Amino acid sequence: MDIRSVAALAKVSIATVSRTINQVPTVDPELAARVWAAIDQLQYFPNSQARALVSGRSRLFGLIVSDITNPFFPELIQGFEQVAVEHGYEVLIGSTNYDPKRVELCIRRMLERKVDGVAIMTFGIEEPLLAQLASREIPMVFIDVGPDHARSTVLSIDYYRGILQGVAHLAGLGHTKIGFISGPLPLHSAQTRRDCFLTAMERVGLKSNPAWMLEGDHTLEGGRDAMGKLLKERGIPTALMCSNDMTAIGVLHALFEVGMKAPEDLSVIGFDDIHIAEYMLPPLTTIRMSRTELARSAVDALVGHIDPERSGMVPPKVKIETELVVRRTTGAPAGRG
Amino acid sequence: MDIRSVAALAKVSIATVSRTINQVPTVDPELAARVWAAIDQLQYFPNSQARALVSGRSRLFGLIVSDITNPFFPELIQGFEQVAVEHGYEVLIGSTNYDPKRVELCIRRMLERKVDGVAIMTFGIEEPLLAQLASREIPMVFIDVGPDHARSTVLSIDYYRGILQGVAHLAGLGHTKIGFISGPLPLHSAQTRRDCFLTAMERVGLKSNPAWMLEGDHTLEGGRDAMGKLLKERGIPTALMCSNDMTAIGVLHALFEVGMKAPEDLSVIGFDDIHIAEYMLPPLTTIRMSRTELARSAVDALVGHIDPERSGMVPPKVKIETELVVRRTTGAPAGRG
DNA sequence: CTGAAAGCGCTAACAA
DNA sequence: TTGTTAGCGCTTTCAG
Repeated sequence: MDIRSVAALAKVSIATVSRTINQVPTVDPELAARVWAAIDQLQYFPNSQARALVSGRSRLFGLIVSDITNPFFPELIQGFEQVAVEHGYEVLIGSTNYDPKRVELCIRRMLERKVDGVAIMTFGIEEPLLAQLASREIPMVFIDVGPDHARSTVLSIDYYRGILQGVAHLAGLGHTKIGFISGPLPLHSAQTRRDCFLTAMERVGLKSNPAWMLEGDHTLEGGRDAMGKLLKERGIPTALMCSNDMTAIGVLHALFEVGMKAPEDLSVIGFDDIHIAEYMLPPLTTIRMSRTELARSAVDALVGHIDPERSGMVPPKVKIETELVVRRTTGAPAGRG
Repeated sequence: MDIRSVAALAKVSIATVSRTINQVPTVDPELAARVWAAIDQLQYFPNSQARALVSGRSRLFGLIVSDITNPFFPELIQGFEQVAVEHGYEVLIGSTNYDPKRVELCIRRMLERKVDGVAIMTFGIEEPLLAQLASREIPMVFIDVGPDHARSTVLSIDYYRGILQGVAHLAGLGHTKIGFISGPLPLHSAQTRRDCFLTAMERVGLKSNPAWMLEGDHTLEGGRDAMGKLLKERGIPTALMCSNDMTAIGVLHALFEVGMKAPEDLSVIGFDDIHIAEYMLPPLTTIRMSRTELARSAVDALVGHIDPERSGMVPPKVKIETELVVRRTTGAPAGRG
């Protein structure tokens, strides 16, 4: 069941069928009607493999994320897919589990599938990989940092704004002892968030304490373990900012296990504002980064690179804002001096 | 850069290159070596579109889930993808948001992409859709219920076992007033879980109360709202089972908002055992359904249908167990009569 | 064991 | 405006 059957039934050439399907305006309405009727009758739909092969366009986007298991990403994926489908694209997803080798593998797989563009929405990518990518001609979108290359755009996130708001909020509450649990430090964006925190601390006139600067890994376990370390070895600050919400939830859990809780014993701020953050007990104060905005910008950038005229100019950089959302895990410090 | 360049460089025909790549055993090792060298030198990789077109196999699986935003599904997807990749398949994901129209759309998109098989891992699918699917020749896997058709298998989940354990656990603790929040009732599996609950109640000799049988929608909001309804209008039981963990977490949140908590004021049991359940405050008692097992069975069934000889027999039905995991949201009922 | 050649289903010149 | 035809990059007969 192929284009030929349709042509035969509609008594036209296969070219006419092709044109009809592809909305070429010069098709006689009469013939077009016959073609559509035949298509309906045969329940025909085009073979996208063949289409892709001859046209050189797969209408497929790759979307690479760090960890599909971290709720931030599914929320991002959902937005990405929706916008992509609006533009007539399908989405191929790859999850890397923060493993640079898997990033490479994913990209490779996507190249083989001849994706028309790939969004590398993993926070922080290692430098050598970037170099490899730089030589590719397919459109790409990155977060925070990417190769400087005509067909790629980097979406840059204004971490500082939200983090400063967070630190200021804590300082306003009377906290002076504030710790920070970062993501995996080899990742660029984990470092950026950490640096923003340090800068923000200075800005509000507070001293940061290296003993309270921990490295996590953006997972629940990482947050729990980092908090455990603080509890056991280092003594705890009165407030803690976390590089993402999963880490913060892990912290809350570690606190619970030793009979402490937020905000009475420790104020906690997360990052991302995943949907479930609001449902934590107590609801998590966090810094929101809009994944719908991120998703839309990413797809827009990609389609912009593919047909620049149809979509207007693509700005080379896009700024994504972050913003503090105060809920119930932050409060005045206890009188522990 | 195509197979011809490789052939030219290796001084063989394109057929030999093709054979080498596809591990056809009759290729002279000498020539094969030359081919591999050429491939390396050119950094060649085959065009999967062309491959798919000619071979009629895309090496693509479709995976349809209800709601990618519910952490159960990303965990499932992760497992599915991993096993699929082990078998040399790529995965195309579709999320339907419980909308039957979108299920149809997803299937359509996947058919167009000529997937070699599709896993419809959405809990509960409506009957008319099933009928449509029944006529398809591509291998399919379903959960709980599916068309009876040679190239499809249904993975059937033993909800009853876990739910009975849950109800018995509650009864053992001294609960007699137990409510249930279901998923969207048009969905087959939501009804099944509800029925299992009712049967289990009878089994342990408890009466269920229709006022405490609510319909949720498997989201956080659904759980919160159902609990709100109970609180405002219906009076509350001493224990509540939920059709999934998201619902249970919503319940916990609703409790928190009115100053109550589990297990003191209400025992709560979820379903799924998503990873974050363990991190709730307090950690959620729930019924585990193994998504890795589910994922593996699904992929195995699919590859089994594709080349039956290579993978051994495929059992027509596969049973997935469920099991109670007791954590901290269940306890003895308060002395409220 | 290897190569030549015929398509897979479709799009896009080019001709009519 | 429509039809004819040459491929897209690959696999797979079929001869050699």
